[in-house]
Amino acid sequence: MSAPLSSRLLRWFDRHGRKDLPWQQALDDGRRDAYRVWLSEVMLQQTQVATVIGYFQRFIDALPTLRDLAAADEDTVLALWSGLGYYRRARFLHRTAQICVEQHGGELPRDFDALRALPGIGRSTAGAILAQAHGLRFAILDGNVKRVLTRHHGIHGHPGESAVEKQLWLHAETHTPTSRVADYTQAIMDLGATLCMRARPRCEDCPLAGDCTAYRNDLTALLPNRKPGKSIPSRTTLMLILRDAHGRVLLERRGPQGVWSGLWSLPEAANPDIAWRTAQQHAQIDDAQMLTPFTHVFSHYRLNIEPLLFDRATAHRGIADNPQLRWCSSAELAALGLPAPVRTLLQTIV
DNA sequence: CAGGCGTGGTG
DNA sequence: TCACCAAGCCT
Repeated sequence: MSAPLSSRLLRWFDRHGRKDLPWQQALDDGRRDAYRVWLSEVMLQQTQVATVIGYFQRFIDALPTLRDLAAADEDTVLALWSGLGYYRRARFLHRTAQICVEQHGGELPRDFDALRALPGIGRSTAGAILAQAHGLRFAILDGNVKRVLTRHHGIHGHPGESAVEKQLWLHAETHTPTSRVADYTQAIMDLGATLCMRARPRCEDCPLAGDCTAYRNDLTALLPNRKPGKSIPSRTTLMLILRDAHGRVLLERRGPQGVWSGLWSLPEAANPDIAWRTAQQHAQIDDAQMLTPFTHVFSHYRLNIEPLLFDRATAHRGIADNPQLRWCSSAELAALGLPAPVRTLLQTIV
């Protein structure tokens, strides 16, 4: 009979785990700043470590405490998030910080249910915060853990299925030890990220290979089962670049629903007629130039973007009255949250 | 509960 | 080039 999974994992973690990630920095009492843990956990939702590190550093430099975040304006928060994607995370983060200031004395609650009730904090993120920051025994179940446990226990059916997920949570709870919970939580994620990867897992180096169902039955390539693929639709939009004589560009803030919610983007139109009409509402224009179209892919559809440049536009008076519209110099763009392809597009036309 | 919600890397 | 993937949560 081999040692418990958690013991083997922790022994492996002591030698090979990642202990110098920017959000792992310990406080004087050996624990971690819950604000940093929370921020990192939210950034890491559906996002890999390598992508997050730079964003995390910049965010912490700009807003070092939860109270700083709560007091910041939304543009600042979205600018710091710009390029990370899933922007609802940033808006929830901001709102949660404000709730913590108003209702929890400026700190994240240490109670699981209270934590979970906050916007953007689900079961796994709540568990991660309590385990990592306070050493409390709560399980997590992110993509890494799902992959490790699916293989270890030989669980078929894709992990999105509720029955499978239920089973995985049960295993996750069972394996979570009563001591060194923070390290264990980090260890199982590290194992998933560095050894038990989706493609070509390094089973020969894995401390859990001895009783891994997938390894023993040569099923690592099949587990976890893939989601049945679905083809995604295509959409097309015209993006209007109105540029004045000073090189400033007209931006429009997107609404609270849908993709890129709350971000500053370009005015859009479904066809050239509407594009012209829209452009004329905002400025006096003479000609339009079609720029090279390109495609931006989301998780659920692909967007064909056809940029239309209205150069030497002259803004109508009164535009400044609309808070959802603004003419921006290229320098000002840095302080705003822009969708990644829009930022790229605007940089290419300088 | 299925689908909305980003982006960059990879084979 | 393109389909798939990577530390989920909300409605």
